[in-house]
Amino acid sequence: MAPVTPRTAFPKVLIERDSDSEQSSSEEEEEKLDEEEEEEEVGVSTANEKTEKLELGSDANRKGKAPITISLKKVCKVCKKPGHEAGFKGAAYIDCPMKPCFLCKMPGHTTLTCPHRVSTEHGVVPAPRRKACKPLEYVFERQLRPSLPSIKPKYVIPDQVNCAVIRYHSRRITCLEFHPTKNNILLSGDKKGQLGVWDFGKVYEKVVYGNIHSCLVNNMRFNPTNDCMVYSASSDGTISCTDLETGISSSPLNLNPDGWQGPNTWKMLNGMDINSEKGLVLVADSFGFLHMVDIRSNNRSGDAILIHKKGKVVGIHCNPIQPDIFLTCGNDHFDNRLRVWDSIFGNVDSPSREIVHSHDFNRHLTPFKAEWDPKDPSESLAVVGRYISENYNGAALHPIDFIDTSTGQLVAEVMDPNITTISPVNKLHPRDDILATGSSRSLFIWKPKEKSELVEEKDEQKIVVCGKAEKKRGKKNGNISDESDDEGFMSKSKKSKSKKTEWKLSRCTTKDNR
DNA sequence: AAGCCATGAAACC
DNA sequence: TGGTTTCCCTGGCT
Repeated sequence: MAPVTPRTAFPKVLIERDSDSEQSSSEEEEEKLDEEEEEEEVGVSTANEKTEKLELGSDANRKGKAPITISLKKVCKVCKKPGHEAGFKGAAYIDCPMKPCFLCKMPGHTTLTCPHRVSTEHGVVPAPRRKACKPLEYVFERQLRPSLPSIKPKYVIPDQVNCAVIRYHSRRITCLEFHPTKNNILLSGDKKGQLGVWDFGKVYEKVVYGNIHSCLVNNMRFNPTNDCMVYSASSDGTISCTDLETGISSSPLNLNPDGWQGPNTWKMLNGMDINSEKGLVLVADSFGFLHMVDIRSNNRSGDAILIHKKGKVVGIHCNPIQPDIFLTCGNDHFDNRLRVWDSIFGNVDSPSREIVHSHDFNRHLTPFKAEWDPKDPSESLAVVGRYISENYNGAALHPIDFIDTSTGQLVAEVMDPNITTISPVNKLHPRDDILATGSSRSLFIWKPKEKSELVEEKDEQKIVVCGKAEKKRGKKNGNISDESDDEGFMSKSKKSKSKKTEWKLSRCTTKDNR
């Protein structure tokens, strides 16, 4: 029981609360009084509201200070106003009506009634076409157009989780890449800079290389002439070239040779692709410069070229038919839109199609990556994770969307009751009807339902738990212990309202080849 | 079981 | 312009 100690200089304090809400204890009120920094809680009371006011610190009134009203009424956590509350009601999220729509950012409605939430077609802007007249367009018509198939293949959607490694990485997954020739090998990079190699055909065969990068692995590409070697671009400003059999890596490019000199000079690498004809790795940094690495010599090739005056380049993609033509993308700070630029015919200033889709950024999330289906040469099917959850049988799940970008239609949405986290990183297999998903620290392999059911009967242990990969920090010497998984393994059974998967126990190896 | 903290980038004022 | 705030997260901890 802390005694109330009224201060002579303190103004009169009024406490207001809902008349029907639970009474708070007197200690709570006293604690609030002791803290002078309760400005956030201060609200102005109006005469017709059902409030109860307590007068405290009455001698302060003589000083002529305005009374402070402390509101204990329930207020909206978003706008701090009473009368409504934003947040989850069961599995459905109720928006604050005072804010613009969370999805399309337009005022006048909330996410719940946003037209884009129901029909993704709504936001599609048709492509403006122009007559081909420039040399680049001439090249396109003559060399590329004949080899571009116009017929879309029939979409087969991998809609059932076939196998998974739970808590595989020690930090969230940031990028994925399938092996170019071995069908069952999936590479994954994480926020900590580690590189995972998983044989999802055997499920238990997996390894994590621990010292490839010092922070986020943003992109991976295989060496087109040697599929044991993989290039990775990282926010540590390096490209690493890693031998997957030995785990030994080299750094053909390091943009921060002098180490950390502050955020104004630290360069990060996001977009990366390979021009296989020229044997070049193309990568762009957070200041808008393009760098190249020669694959044969594994050395830097040429000088850096400024390609984005606005800075951070997020992606690079070489045209698969004519690799000398590549596209890049930067960050325009306009979220929740999927945009399609129609090769060189589109107006660079505006996308040819724009689809409103919920993939808001968040500090705990890997940025969402929309990916084309590599099996669709017409480049109309894209896969992208969804930020906003939906109520599926009482559970709030974040589905993974398949979108036909030529129409804007949602072709399919896949979800699993065991995946309760958002899935920002997704990759479709280059040959098979397989989807790989990176969600938080776990990896999932999706296959079409009919195929999965056949596999399921044969393969019982298809979900592997890699245990609690995060160990406590060393207390003796202050070292941060390596987050390998020698201890702390645990089996886990997740609650879910529908089908429950039985998690199996396994070990996960972390290799450190320092 | 509920709630706190860290994270760290963009929006807001 | 910079200092402050921040809506659908995540994981770990108390």
